[in-house]
Amino acid sequence: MVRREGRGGSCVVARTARADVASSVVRKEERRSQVLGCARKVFAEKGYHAAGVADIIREAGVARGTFYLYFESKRAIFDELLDVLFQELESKIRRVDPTNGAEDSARQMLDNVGRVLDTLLRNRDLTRILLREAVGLDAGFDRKLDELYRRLAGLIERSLDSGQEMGLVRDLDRRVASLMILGALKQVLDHSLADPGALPAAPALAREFLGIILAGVVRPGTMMLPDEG
Amino acid sequence: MVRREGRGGSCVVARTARADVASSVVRKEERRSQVLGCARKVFAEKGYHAAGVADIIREAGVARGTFYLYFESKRAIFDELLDVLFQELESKIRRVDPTNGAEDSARQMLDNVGRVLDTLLRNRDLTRILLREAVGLDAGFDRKLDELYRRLAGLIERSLDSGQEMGLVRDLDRRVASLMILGALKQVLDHSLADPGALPAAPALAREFLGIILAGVVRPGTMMLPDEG
Amino acid sequence: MVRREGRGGSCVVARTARADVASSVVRKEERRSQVLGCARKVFAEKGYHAAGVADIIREAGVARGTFYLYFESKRAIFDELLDVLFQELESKIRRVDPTNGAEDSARQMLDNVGRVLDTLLRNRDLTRILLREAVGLDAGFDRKLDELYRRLAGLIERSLDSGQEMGLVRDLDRRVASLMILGALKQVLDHSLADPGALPAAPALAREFLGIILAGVVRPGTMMLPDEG
Amino acid sequence: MVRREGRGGSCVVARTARADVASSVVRKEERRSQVLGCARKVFAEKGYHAAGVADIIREAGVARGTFYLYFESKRAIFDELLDVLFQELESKIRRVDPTNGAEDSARQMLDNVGRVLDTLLRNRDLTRILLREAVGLDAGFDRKLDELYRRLAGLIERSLDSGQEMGLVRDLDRRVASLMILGALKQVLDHSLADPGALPAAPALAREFLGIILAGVVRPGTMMLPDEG
DNA sequence: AATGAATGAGTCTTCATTCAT
DNA sequence: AATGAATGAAGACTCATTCAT
Repeated sequence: MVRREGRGGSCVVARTARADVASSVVRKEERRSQVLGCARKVFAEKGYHAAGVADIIREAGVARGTFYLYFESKRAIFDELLDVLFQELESKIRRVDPTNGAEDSARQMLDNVGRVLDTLLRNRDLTRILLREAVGLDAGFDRKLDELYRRLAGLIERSLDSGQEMGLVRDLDRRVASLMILGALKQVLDHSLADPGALPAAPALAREFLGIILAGVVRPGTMMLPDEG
Repeated sequence: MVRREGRGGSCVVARTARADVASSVVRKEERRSQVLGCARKVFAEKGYHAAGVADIIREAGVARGTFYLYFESKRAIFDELLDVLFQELESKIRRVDPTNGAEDSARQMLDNVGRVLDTLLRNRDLTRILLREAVGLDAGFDRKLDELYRRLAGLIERSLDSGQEMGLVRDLDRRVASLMILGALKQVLDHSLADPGALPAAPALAREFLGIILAGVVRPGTMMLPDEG
Repeated sequence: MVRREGRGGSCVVARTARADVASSVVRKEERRSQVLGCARKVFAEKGYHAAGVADIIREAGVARGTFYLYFESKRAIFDELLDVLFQELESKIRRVDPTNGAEDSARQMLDNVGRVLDTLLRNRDLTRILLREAVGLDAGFDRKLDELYRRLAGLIERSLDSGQEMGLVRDLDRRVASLMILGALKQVLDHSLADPGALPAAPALAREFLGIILAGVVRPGTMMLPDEG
Repeated sequence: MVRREGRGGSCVVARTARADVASSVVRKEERRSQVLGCARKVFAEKGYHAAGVADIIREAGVARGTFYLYFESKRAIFDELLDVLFQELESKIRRVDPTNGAEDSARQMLDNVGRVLDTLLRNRDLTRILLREAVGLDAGFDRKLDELYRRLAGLIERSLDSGQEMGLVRDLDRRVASLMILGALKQVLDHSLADPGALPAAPALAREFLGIILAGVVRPGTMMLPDEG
């Protein structure tokens, strides 16, 4: 068998010749995550449906059978990939602790938003898969993605809750507000996928974003909603 | 000819007996839009990939050949469907005219948001296709959807521009703000797909939404972003 | 109904408004042969399989149903077309009457060959259908075509027979010779399809052709076949 | 895996049990040519259009996917098949070297004609595909076939050229003559497809054929073409 | 642990033919 | 006589998955 080097080197791992048992366990995990990494790249590039198992194994430089040695199915590897990406994303978020006052809270939020934006803007694969390729695949994946967004919105909502308790947050529907914040973030990121460079870089963008979330778009005192009815 | 009644009656049209030539033209258009309507339902239910031409024709109660009499391909009918949905959506939006003062502008915006929310909350097929099933299909569809969102964000951005000229809108990055508003709206709608009833009904939701967009989430004067670092 | 003028005018007949019964018979035949003529053109251009009934009716400017009013099927119209072409071809051939001596026989043959070449070189549709498009379609058509060539070869063979009786023709296998003559003719014609202008015009070509048939290619007395082994 | 024995045993290859890597390469080539061989048989029997991929894989006893593992499409396998057949045919032909005199040239020609006739009369699949099934399929295949016949006629023409230089061949249009010889050969072969046994066996047929080519059909001195006019 | 040839269910698309008007 | 919308059988091709080696 001739080893065809995958063109996209980043996913191909060197083949060592050692065969001792201890390392074989390690190697197994390595191989797994290598293939997973290749799948990530491939899914980001072509989308779930357009990407074939053939693409993944070509990228990884392994045989078809090997793929199924590590993953049950194409669906399973994508599922697992989502888990990894979810974790990668959620690891960037800290609960906001409002007990140290408004200024500190603002700083924490800015850090959060900045970190998330930075991560996602740097890592287009992750962003693309979360925002595009994993959307609308089927009921199962949809539920999973819904779950993620529910968790994220929940985090935001709880921050709003504490903020309200501290007297920082206005009286509003925190559920709606948290969804709006989440959606605003997603759209900003999504836009940068289609048109990279159209928006400011992460830190400035985070400030801008947070400023609008906190204070809205109108000059204070200039505009009010008409009375209900 | 035996007419096999499609089980999903909503898409099946009655056969009239008129034979004048003029009506044949009408009939052709009717049949076209009937099939298009069935496709809309099917795509919303199963998504682009999972939906087969077989599903559409079963739903419509027509033969395979009939489908291809009216549409070039599965892709083509989906493409056309998107056009229809885009129009349906954009027809609900009016440019905000700020020349009649702040209160009137707020009213116009509220109407816009209310109308859009109402339309989309009532019409789950439309919403689901736009927000889920048309996402991440391939480069062509992605571009098309991007285009839609670009137009919508553009509308919002221009409203912000005029608002700023009138002194109503703060000094902020209108591009970012418009994307955020669009994204906030999408997320609110998307949430209602997964969990209908979780959010207030259209009018109340529109007020809440717009209130947050306009004034942000914090109590005025309580919180400021830290100085840039 | 709007009459879409077929682009290729040659096949479209004018629509008169008279409706008297007597002429309707005439018109029916006219319509028939018009459609047949269009089919001839279409089959020559695209071949039997690539040509669709759609092509023929477009060319003829009639509706689908009308086609089936005059012809049982696509196969049937092609079948009938072959009959017409066979007749067209065979009408150009006269039995050679050898009783008036060698010179007259040669003249008759030259006339025959010249007439056939002239007809076929002028009428590329006919040639193309006979030599290419009708070949290898299925057992039925094959048999029909075989039959034609058998008849043509038979004509030649009988001419050789009489020629031999008159002492003009050498002692040879007339069956083989007649096939060879037929095949030689076909190939010359076929070549002119792919590369028109490559060969001399009909009269000169006929002389050349017949010269080679009659006298072979070698200078008399220079070459003999080795004894049988 | 259950091996469904194809009914037409001639195309089905045995499964060996060897597992060394080298043999896998061999096996792949074997399988390829096995399928190609079955396709040859099937195309000869049913013709290009009537033959389905289903027929080929049934004959070969492989699954649909296997077919597409080795060949891009039905068209592609036929195309490749033509290449093989062309080679098979052309390999039987040697340039005639006229430098050793008339007798030797005649012997060479006789050998050529004999070999070609023998090959093609023995191998009805080859003959049928070349003369019937590959004819008039579409522009691409037509060009390919034209190319073959152009090459063959070219070979004959060059032989006539040398023959003429040696003073053996009469003054005639060698282009026309070469086409005639080629066509004569094709017709003789084609006739044997429809009516096997109607003609003498290869060696005798070759003598007869060549005799007529060389010396024509009339007794020397008995018949002349009339003067031009 | 790895390989890659083989599988076959599934899907789109075409087009000759029919028949209600 | 004419129309053309509707039909549906037929056929090419894909690709996730399996399993013998």
